[in-house]
Amino acid sequence: MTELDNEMHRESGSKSSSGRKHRLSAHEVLFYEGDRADRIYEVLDGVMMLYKLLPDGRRQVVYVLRAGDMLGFTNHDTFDCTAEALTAVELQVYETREVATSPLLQHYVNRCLLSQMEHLHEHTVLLGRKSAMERVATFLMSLVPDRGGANCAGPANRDAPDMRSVVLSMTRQEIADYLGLTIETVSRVISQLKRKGLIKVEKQDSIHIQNVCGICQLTGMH
Amino acid sequence: MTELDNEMHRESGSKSSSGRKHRLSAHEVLFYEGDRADRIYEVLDGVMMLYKLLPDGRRQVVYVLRAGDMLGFTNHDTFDCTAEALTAVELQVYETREVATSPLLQHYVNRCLLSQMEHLHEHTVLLGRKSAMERVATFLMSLVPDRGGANCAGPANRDAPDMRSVVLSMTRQEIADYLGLTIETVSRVISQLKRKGLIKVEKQDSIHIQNVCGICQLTGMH
DNA sequence: CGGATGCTTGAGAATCATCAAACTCCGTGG
DNA sequence: CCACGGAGTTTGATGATTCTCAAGCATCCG
Repeated sequence: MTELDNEMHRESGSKSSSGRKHRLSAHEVLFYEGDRADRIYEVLDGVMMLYKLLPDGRRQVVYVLRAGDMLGFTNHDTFDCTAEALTAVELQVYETREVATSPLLQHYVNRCLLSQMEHLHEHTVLLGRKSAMERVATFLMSLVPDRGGANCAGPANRDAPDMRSVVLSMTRQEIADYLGLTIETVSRVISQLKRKGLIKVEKQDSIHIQNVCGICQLTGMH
Repeated sequence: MTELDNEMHRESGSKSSSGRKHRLSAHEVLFYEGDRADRIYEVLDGVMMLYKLLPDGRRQVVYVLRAGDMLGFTNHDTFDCTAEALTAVELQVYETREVATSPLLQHYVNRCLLSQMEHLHEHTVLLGRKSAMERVATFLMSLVPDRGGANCAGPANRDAPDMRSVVLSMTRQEIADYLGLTIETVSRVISQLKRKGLIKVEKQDSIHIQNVCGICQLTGMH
């Protein structure tokens, strides 16, 4: 069941979406920058990224999409970014005209747009003003639900250690291209955090944060 | 007449907007990050910026708004950025409920959102991957209409010099905070461009580009 | 078990930031 | 109209951070 279905039930009980689904395996491209845009998509499961390339090959990942996020909307008739799966992904497909005729769908798309805009503003601050350490710390905190934001829940209780395992779902290169750094810098910062005892690298793709508050203090937002 | 009025006439000929206007003088703040959000605004004349601050005072300008741009939409009930006038500004004010009940207004807001999103993607590439020179060149090109984009008009004709005067409407500090640089770096890059004979600084606020194509070549997009 | 991909570490270089000082522009008031 | 003052800008010297290049290492998967 899609997030939109959930919302439909909550808000009006109207019928479910048409049900066209699409699957991608890891690192498969959904669409390329410049492709004709005729559908929008909702991520049901898995992780995707939007990125842009400069002619000399430099890449910037502009957005990371998770379950509930939508992608594919555009002002023009072509996509302004390339969309690629980071993991295996399941998508809900919506036709453009389907969106135009459903006020409910339109409303949900709008909410997604506003939420993406807000996140892009935050990421702009990260890219424009934060140090490498602050960028990586912010990235790690973004993977811990209910922590680090405006309404941070704080440590669970004062005695229990403030730990949490997070799955990156991205290679070092993808993280670097997301944070505006090089792969070496990302690696060095992670090693620093290891040496400080703030994290443990469980697998390349999975990090155990030993002290969530400690990482949060490094984000530049406190 | 607002851009929205224009669109209304083009698309449906419906009645003009309610007509509540608001004026700001240069460097006046329209709203602060965290303020309760109950209206949205359209810039009719002048230039504004949205910015965010880190607790230690670092500032990042996340968007520059010009005539036709809208601001003030949010997912929550508070603004995620501060909005400040860069020049004297005239605004059209819309109540939130006004937007909710007007499909036409909603449609226009949506177009603005999508256009802002696209621009934020471009700016993300600038902040994440471009050199200081490329950032300043990109900034200058953004002030030259019909040039540098996907459908660049090219030099007017092959014999005439490819020149153009642009008004910055921003101090060096504001430009630096927009481009993720320091004021000194912005100044040094401008001096380099002067020495190369690509630009002349007419007033602090006004630059004569001697060779638009030459600047465009420095944006990293060619 | 072995190969390949991805990750880490080191040394050196480049870019940009910082600190400090001098200069220019611009509006004000004499 | 010109002198003055202050804000904003430019320039220089130095330093920190991050990038680049290169090599070695770990991890993952067949």
